[in-house]
Amino acid sequence: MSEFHPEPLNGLKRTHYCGVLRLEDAGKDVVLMGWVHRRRDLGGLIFVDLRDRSGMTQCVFNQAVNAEAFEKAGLLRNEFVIAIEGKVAPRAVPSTNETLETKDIEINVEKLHILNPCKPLPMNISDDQIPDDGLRMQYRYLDLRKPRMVRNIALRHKVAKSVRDYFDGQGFYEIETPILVASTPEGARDYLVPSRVNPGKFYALPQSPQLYKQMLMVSGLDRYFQIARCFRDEDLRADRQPEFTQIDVEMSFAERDDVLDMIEGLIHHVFDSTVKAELPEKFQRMTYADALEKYGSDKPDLRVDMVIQDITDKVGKTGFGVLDAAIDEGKRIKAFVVKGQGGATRKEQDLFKNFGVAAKLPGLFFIARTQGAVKSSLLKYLGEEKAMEICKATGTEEGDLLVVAAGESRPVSVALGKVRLDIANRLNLLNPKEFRFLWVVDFPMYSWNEEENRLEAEHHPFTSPLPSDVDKLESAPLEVRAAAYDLVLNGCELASGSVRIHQRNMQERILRGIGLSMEEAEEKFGFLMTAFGYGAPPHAGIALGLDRLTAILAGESSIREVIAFPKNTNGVDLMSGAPVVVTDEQMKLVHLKYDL
RNA sequence: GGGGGAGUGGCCUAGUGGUUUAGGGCGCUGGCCUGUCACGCCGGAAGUCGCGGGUUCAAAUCCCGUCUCUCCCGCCA
Repeated sequence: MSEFHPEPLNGLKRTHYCGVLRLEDAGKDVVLMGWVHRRRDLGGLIFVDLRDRSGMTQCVFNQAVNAEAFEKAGLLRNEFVIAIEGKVAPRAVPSTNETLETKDIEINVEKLHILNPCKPLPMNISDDQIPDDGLRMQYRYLDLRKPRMVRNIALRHKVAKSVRDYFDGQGFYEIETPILVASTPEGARDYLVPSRVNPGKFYALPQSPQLYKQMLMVSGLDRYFQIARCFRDEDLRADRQPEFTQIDVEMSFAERDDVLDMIEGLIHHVFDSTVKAELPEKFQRMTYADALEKYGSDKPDLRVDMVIQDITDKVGKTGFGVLDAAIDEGKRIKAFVVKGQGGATRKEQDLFKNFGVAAKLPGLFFIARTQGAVKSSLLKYLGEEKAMEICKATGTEEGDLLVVAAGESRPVSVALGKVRLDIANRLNLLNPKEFRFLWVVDFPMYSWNEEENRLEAEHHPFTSPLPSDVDKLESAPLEVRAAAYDLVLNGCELASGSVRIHQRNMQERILRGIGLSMEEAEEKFGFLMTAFGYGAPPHAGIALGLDRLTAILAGESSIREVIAFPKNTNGVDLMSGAPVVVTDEQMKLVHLKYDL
């Protein structure tokens, strides 16, 4: 590499990005700067695909036309950083690369500047190979050069920009909240930050700006949003990072539907400025209870129909032990229709059965409607007539397959919900280009925590119960519904929010409900309740996962593909090595000792 | 904390009925080539198969352990 004497820019100015030149630019003198994506050396003629974040342009070095530039071009290798001066020309020979946006032109290079050479790379940039994730993370700056990653990062920018534009237009203020906050007892594990000037005391990194944004409502700032980094010290997944980004929103003098309307507008705005998919004006709404009953999930994927139906009464007594037991013991028999699978082979049915086994169903049965006939292992118990009645009642038409299972009502729905998705996946029914939004509303207020033997807030303890259920808060807390709502997209939880509590006595009741003593409630959330005493407006809000939203828009299955510098499954940044051991001196400064 | 998958020159991989000079592509390198666009052609260097141990006449291949990456369950108000 020592034979190269990289040239300084020396006042040279770029005139265009590489991906923007078109036929109408022919004849222009241009200066392009970027990376050598590929070079094709034909002997007396060298082609270089010059790449920057915008795309690529073919640069031509012709020995007969410009010997000096040609000689220099012979030195070029992958990922050299160069600047070229030249003239845009229509392609002398039509490009065979139809996907290249600049395919109609090329640059006849008059002068080549080698700004920086490049050593042989630890991964290839210019092909479709996907290296091991560890290697991609270690050399993330190289990974990010790939057109796919540039696209994803640019898309993320567009989404964020469109979010800001939208909320600005709706009168929201973007307000930053602290990163160094107080640790809270509820929820995920906090990342802790020791304080040098407060020996023995710690900040926590926020799991969400929840309390601060509520305080902003008490302040009268009325409408707040923030693209906020949040931190949770929990185990990772493909769609979970220790730090992630939320679009955090709060509105004063607002009820549930005000928030839903506002977010529907946001989603339309974001989609219009990115993927241009057609979305319904209003998103479908479904109660939590319905979602679980009909889809076996609180985040149903509505890209496939296959609604779970209760057929207990239609089946009745059959003499078949498994099904009769369901009726005798007050359990339920449920089923859903798979269109066009009446002719599924035995092998295929066995595969579906395995989905049932994986979902821990004791048994999964099929009723298949073929031409004029009904086929089922249940036929000897049901009889053909009743089987046909069940088919008609469930909408199982000729050529369809009815999938049947029995058990406790909620668990059998949940299990069938899993089978439903497995079958849909197996049959390739989930179109990644289709966007099915759904609001799930009326979540339960509490759920029972077996380990700690107490109630815990299903959403969070600042969520308001539905006014109609308030009188059951103490007598039947598990029946109380909350004014909480989720936005679900294709079976993925995209946003979660609620109408908040804004009155001190209600906040006390809920905190007591989750097992906090008055002292603990006062210690942890006293400032909140104090604030509620000084004229807190009714308010409601929501938070959307920016990483997930962007990943879905980009068609990526992992949020790591839309985060510039993500961490691996152990929470390690393989590029910088974080987290790292610190010196004893640093430990002493923050008054800490190891106990490993 | 638990379960599954993977680890072969710098990169992507073939090869696990046990014995191969461990094969190919990209990249690197020497040479030829004036219209390529995943350019082509001829030649070359580079791997002992994540690491450690075991079984065997013989291990990339089988067994045990371990490390790393990854997916899932738990967990994620």
